Amino acid sequence: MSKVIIDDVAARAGVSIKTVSRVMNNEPNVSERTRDRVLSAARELNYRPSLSARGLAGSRSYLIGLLYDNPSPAYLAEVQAGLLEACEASHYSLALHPCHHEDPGMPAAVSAALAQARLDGLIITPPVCNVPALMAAVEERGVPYAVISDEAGPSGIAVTIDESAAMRDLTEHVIGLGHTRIGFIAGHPDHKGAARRRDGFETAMKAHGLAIDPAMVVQGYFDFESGRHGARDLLSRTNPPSAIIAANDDMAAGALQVAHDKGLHIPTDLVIVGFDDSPLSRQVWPPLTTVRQPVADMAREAAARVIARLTGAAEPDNPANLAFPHELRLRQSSLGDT
Amino acid sequence: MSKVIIDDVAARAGVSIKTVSRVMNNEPNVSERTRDRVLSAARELNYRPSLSARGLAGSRSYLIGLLYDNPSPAYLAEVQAGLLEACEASHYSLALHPCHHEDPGMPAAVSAALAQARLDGLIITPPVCNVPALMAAVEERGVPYAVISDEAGPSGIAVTIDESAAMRDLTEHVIGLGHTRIGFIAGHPDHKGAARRRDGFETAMKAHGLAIDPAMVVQGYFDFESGRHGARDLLSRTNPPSAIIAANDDMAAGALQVAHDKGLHIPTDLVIVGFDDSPLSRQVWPPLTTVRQPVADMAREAAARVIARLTGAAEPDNPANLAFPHELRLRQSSLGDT
DNA sequence: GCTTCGATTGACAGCGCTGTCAGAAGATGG
DNA sequence: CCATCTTCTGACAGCGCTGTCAATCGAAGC
Repeated sequence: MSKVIIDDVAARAGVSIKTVSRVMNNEPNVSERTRDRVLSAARELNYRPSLSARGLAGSRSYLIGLLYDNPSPAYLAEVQAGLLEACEASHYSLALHPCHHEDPGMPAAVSAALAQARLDGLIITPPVCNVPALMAAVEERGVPYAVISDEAGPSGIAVTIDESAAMRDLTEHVIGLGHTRIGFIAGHPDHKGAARRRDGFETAMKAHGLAIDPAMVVQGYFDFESGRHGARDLLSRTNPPSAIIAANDDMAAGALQVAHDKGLHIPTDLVIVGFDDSPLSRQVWPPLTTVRQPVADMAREAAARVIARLTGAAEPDNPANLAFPHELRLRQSSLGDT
Repeated sequence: MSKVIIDDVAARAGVSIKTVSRVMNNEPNVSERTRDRVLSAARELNYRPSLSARGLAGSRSYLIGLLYDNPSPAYLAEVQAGLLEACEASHYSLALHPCHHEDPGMPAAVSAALAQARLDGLIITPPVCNVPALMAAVEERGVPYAVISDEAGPSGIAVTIDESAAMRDLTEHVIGLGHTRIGFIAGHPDHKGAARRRDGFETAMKAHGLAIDPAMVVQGYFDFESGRHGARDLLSRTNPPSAIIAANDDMAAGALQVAHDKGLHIPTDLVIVGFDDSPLSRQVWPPLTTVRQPVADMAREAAARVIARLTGAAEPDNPANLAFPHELRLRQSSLGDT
């Protein structure tokens, strides 16, 4: 039981190893009876094909790479969970490739790693997928890939939510509460999603006839600390906002902390809302109104699509760009106790 | 540049492929001159040995597996970061293996996966490393492994902090603040660490002549929601505590939320402290006093030790069980504004 | 009944690398 | 200078699997 190889299965099923191989790879032209015999032999022996041998002999490595640059742990965990689900379903494995998106040598390094590990596919999260040089390198290598973003290269798959629309909805919720002076803490300038969210905010403001005061928009970097800075800036203005929209939950939590320090009561003195529906948004006090994006689902779908492309499965009708629904999560940071 | 194999390097360096192999594996008995020639040839060609071929030909797969059961995202991310550092330094890769520690079939499944992927080593986090059947299976397979816990099997490596001492320190800090009626929200009963922390709490209480009122100790499960439940229970007692110690930060954050809902001011009405120094502990309000354990360092060391064992490097003198230092992080949830 | 063709199966040659072992090249000593 | 080690290097045989291609089988067609 410790080291079952294909020959054992072949012997037990009374067929050649090639036939076992066919069955294990779901190849056509195997009679139903043979297939069953092989499958039960494999099951009884608890046989699992060796990934190394498969990788070496075939062209495939059965490895999907995840390219990321220290996003928030919660986001990373959710992405991984989604990817792993899809991978396990198809007997693929996931290889982690953290990297630094600002490092100019990164695309080359990734390219080399791709060659070494013979990764079959790649999943790329923001902000890495917003680095043109990297995307060019990936395209050039011809590896099937998906980005968790709204724009892939010509051969890529993109899964995303409509971040602009989501932020528009969120902003309209705040506007609907009666606020007119609304502060905005923008996301990391290297993330395309951050720009989309900002667009959504501005669109909603304009649609409701509200001017966008430049003093009410501050630069953030998607991390907690930048949320604190942003909120301190906004609240120290001569005419501070009555509501703050942060481009993600971490920054909103930072804003919340600053507000508490200043003795402001949320949401009566100040409304604060975030974006992402991260665990943090539920764990701070008061819980943050935010927008949920189904990250795990998106990741699962991204991996599934890439794997489908790999296995030559028929491409679904849907376009390569597919959008997932977002959902407003109204909580006490905008609504008060209920 | 896309597919450099060992023969190319051998040709360029004017040696046999075996010699290239020796150099790539840092084997002894290669002259300095030859080694240099091979190394520069490899560098110029941007050669990376194929993992599949290495895995197939040699006994090694250059893969370290991480066995975990949905711990908090922050913990997972930190562990992964530490492991990846060690792996990259030695050209190993990390394979993720989430599992369910209560699933009776899990040990067998892991054993099978071990055989399939030919994992060279294993890193196991709590609570998976507290499942005897699993640990028995791992021991039986003879794979070098490390647990991030204080107790490994005969052949394993254990890296940990002294959780009991850490909780003792934390408890003494709270006692030192003048509290005598202290509530405790215990951790998940399947985690050995949870028991250690509880021991530490009780030891400190006894050492200071404080009785442990059973009504002041509630069961938690290390998650936010159980922290809420626990705190609600504790605070609804006829004689509620003036301080709550949670066995981790997530639960402390839950307790904090309940306290806020009840209108209690932290820390004047109630002191709340956590454990782990997770990002969350800094992001709630007020920030939580907690205990830092250097998870990333521990993980890195765990992986480094396992890899050292794999490469036959001399075992360091230190025992297989090695303890890292912990550190009290005093913040406003116990100290108030300063 | 015998040919024909598609469906099914197997023999065989690697994939790129490492382990083994024998051979070549230096180093050492008398 | 030659014998004796030691150090270094290379030839060769797989590792477990898949791709190719040829062989076999069975059913349909004449």
